[in-house]
Amino acid sequence: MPNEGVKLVRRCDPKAPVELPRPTLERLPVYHRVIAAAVEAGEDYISSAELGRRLQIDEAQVRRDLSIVWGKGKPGLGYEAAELLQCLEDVLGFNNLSDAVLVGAGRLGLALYHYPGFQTYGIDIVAVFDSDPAKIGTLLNPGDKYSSDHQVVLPLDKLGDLIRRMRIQLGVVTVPADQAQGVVNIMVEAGIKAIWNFAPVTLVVPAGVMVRNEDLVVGLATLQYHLAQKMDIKSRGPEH
Amino acid sequence: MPNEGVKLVRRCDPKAPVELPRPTLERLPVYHRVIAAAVEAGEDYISSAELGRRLQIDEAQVRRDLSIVWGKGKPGLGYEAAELLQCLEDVLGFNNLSDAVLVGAGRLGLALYHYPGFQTYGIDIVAVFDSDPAKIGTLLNPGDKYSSDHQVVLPLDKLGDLIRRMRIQLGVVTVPADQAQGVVNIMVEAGIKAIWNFAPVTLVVPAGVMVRNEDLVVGLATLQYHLAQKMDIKSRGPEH
DNA sequence: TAGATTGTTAATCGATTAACAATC
DNA sequence: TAGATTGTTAATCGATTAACAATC
Repeated sequence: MPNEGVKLVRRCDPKAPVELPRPTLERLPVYHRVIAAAVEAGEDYISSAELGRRLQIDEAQVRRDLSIVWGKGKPGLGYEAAELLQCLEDVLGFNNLSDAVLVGAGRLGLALYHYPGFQTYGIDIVAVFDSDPAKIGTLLNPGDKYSSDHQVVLPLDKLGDLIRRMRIQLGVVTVPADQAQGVVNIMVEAGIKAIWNFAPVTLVVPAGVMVRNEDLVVGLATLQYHLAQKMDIKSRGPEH
Repeated sequence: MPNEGVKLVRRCDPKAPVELPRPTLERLPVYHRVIAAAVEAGEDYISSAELGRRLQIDEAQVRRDLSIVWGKGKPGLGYEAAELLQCLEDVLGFNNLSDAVLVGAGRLGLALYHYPGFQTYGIDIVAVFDSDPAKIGTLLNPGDKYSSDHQVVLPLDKLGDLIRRMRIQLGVVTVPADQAQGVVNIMVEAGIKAIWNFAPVTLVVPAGVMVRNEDLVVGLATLQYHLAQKMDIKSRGPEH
């Protein structure tokens, strides 16, 4: 059986750079979104100028980004939309579904758990944990009578075992700030390789474990700052 | 009454730069968090080295950032923690509470609405809207029998009026992507000046209105990319 | 005073933008 | 072929880091 365990066939041929610049990486899912819409709408080709227009990104930037990951645009035509979409999905890992655990069954955690789109992006939250006895055992899909899915919130002390047993690589952290590092220690010890952190703390993890912080206060603060600036300017009168 | 409408007294004396570099602005709330904890813990002074250590930020970076907004650190001692905290709160606008509206009473919207900390950061969500008749009229604090607060989800067609009446400047958007631009149009038309957008779309707004996108897929995609990279390296064997 | 840590200048690094020859 | 749009090189811009004189 020489075909078992063979390398995944890639339906497109992305370049595999040692390291993608972070700003470029963060724009790729945005390109993906627009190109998916274009393919859906039956557009065959899309140009860097058009992508830039729809996303408010400089068109040279778009070309540079896409040439890093793909570089198969057709001069005079643009990018073949379906192929480019496929390529972005390969690069971003949307095509191989990876299991994830989520810890913290509060409102935000459950909102993420129920987010319908995540499967599209290659992640499947297979278990939800909490340390609160009042939450443990709670049904995750209560209203859904016809669902065959009777998942419940699991106790935190089962977290490590499950990660190990299922060889889970991705952990979502939606616990309060003071509990986050403890949860992350368990995750890391059990072999987690990437952490999506919604707790407002700087987590300490060993090299090789990646943390992505989604600190909502940062976004809020930038908006507040701009509002305050505007008020300031106003209150100083029009001569400024 | 010459003292009415007088300029807000600032208990610290932040510099007021024309424009703060964006990366610096985004680090300020993070400094704020750590310094708040330090003040809480009774620390009088904190150094750039200590801040950098706790936040995994280069200490020269910390000094540069703080010198842009404040620049009153004491050589040999560090920064007076309580004063610096006050300064950051002034700069970030945490001290003047501004009203906000939230549109989209789904799980994410309600999670944000209930987030306990937002008042600390100067924002108060005074109303929640939705276009779904099943949600309109729903109590926002159902479990809370003793609350004097009987707020309900309001119909979307009251949005513009309320913004105008209360002169609200900040709008939170947690509706599905295909409804976001419509909601934003109403907001902008009614005078909103800053939008905190959780819908995965590029919004079109006039100059002078600021949009902050919190596109969760971006974070997810960067994690997926790194996991995929690691797998790739592994599957290519140790000689790579 | 001696030791520590700041604010700032200069050097480095990396990302964005402009321009254009190559090419569909 | 003529027109359009790519990928890439060079120029610009801005942010990070290193180093150190000033100073608490």
